[in-house]
Amino acid sequence: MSDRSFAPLQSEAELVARARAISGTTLGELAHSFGIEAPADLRRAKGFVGQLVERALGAARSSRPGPDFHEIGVELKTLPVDARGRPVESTFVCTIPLRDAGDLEWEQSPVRDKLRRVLFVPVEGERERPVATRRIGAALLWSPSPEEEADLRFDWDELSGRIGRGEVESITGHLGQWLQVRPKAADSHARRRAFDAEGVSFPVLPRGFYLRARFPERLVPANFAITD
DNA sequence: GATTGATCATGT
DNA sequence: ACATGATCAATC
Repeated sequence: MSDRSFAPLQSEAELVARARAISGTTLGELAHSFGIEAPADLRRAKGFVGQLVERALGAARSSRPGPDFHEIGVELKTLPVDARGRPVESTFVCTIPLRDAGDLEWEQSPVRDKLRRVLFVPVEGERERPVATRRIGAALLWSPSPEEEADLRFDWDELSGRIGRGEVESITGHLGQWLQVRPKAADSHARRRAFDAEGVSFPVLPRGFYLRARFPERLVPANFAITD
């Protein structure tokens, strides 16, 4: 199997079929199908799982802007889960447009755009489990329900409002019930420009929006349990 | 044990 | 330099 074996996607059904085809397999088996080895741990390969599943499903190359499956407008998210199918980590959504987040309504927000249509692929993610033996579970192709969207919107309004008022540095990971703001940078010394309350630009640590682990957990209870 | 803040690799 | 893919590890 190679990433060149995939024709352009013409439907969501095709994507779901591809996801079904790899459910139940281990990351080691998947890696081997590409002639590579799974790393012993992810300390120096944090993107390994996501990039491997991208290849296995025929997604566009990583690091390109836009949805992973641009032909059909679907974003791919691998979801590390424990033995009961509960997410063990938050999910990165997007970097924060620090200069204009405060001017954007929810309808125009990058959070809403990223989460319009998502394929969640659960993967065993407990640290003590060797990467190569971790199994892939049953994927969920999801769009936010009106209630889910309202919840996300509430957090967006609060968090983007603070950014718009020049208070980005007052935001901690404690804020937001479903969405949160956390650093997204090479290290704690990285800086990007933001605007303060008077509209004067100043340097701050880059941050991103993340879905708290409890958000995907609420999407179809027990959906992400890996039982194969 | 759960959560927040810090960090790592790769490609454009 | 910045966006992609996230998980690690210190702290609560």
